[in-house]
Amino acid sequence: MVMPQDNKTDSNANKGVRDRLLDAAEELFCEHGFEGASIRDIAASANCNIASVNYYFGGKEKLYEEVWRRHLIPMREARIASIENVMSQSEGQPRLEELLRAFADTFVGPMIKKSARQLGILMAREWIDRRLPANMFLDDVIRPTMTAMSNALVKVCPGLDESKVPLVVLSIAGQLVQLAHIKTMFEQISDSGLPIFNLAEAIDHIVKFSAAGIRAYAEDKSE
Amino acid sequence: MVMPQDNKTDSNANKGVRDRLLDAAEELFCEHGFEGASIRDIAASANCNIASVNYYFGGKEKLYEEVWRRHLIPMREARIASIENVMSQSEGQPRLEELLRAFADTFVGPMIKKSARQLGILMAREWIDRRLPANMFLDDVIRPTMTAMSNALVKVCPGLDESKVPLVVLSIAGQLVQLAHIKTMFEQISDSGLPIFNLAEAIDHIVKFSAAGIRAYAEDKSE
DNA sequence: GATATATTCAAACAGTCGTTTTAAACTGTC
DNA sequence: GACAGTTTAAAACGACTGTTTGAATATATC
Repeated sequence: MVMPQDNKTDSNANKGVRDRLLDAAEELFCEHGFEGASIRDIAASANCNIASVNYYFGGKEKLYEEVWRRHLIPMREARIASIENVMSQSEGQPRLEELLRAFADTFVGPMIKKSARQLGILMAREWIDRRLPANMFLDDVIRPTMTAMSNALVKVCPGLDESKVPLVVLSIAGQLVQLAHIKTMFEQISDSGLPIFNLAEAIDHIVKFSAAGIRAYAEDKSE
Repeated sequence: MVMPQDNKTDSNANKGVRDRLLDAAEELFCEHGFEGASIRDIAASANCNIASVNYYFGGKEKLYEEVWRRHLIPMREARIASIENVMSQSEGQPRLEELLRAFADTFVGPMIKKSARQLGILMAREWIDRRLPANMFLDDVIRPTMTAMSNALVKVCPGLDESKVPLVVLSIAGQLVQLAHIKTMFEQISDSGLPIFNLAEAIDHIVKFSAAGIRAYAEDKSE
């Protein structure tokens, strides 16, 4: 007769094996990659048997997919909600900078915030080493975010050609991803000799830089 | 009595085992990552014995480092030369757009040109999964390129605060890296449903976008 | 308490991994 | 041809991989 361990207060121990496995897998997949993280390490980190991975998920690959499924929809919802939130302020006509900052915050948040940074690195890995169904990312996150951002941008920035939006989003996202990479790099190398790196300042820069870049297109229209 | 196989015309076969190993390793490390590419596959692809890797390089890790050593210095030289080349034109006062385009071309070249694209993907992998000595990249490529670009930028764009240059370079490099990623993604997924992607147009965009972003700082100075 | 289901466990499976070993073959020199 | 040094070859090493097995244990239902 054993309690289903719901009387402990430890945040990990009172979860079921399935959830502990997902948490451990996320951490280790993030740190060492899909091939670098072994089932034995994951099971050990989750305090359960090796066979549990196959029992609950049916294999390492399925486990990896489940790790992602937990995050994809919340990710999309957070981004879209953040965009819609800004658009509902300032009587539906917020400044371009406000929209950009909102996008930057939700985009770079999961990449930098200690709690969710794993997800960002995991994303960078998946970006290079595609192991998910090819269009899971595209369908569940990228495309919906893109259209929401597209609508918002043309509304906030009249004169901006809608066909230019994908390139603009590429520019913004590229800067933010690079920012996350650089930040983790600076944390690994302490004495880089490069100027010290301030996150808030960097985001301020990206917002300002991008706003100017976008307005370069909007002004084109008038000529 | 065997000829040292210098009478063949095949570009691979007339190289020595060491060079064939480096070529094969570069291709497979790029495609499957450091852990994903096995010594057996590399040796098979180079048409030589497994033990040759240890004989010539002393281990898999050393082989990986040698793959990089072939490229780091040429990479740096190409970037710096490209910058200096632009700066020597137009009587030492080229337009900002010219400088940006030159930087974009040499930066994105190794990421997209069929012949050298491997290097770009390999770079993205190394960026996430650091296996090289921590500051090899920083010392041999990033820092020298950064200072060259910094000098060029302040010369071409008077009024630009030198302290802002690292952030500006982050913005440009971020856009270019993202461009390379997106491009490889579009090649993997044929029917993405997203607008079709034109490389030249994308680079034009990045140059224009970034020029506007930079000028936003230069104009700040006057207020 | 007996039964059926759900979960855990240690052990073993068949592969692959990077590396080492040992012998063979080649190369150039005398 | 005999010798040295260099390079290749096949086989084996131990360690690790993801997965499967079958028995043991826990949980729930009657």
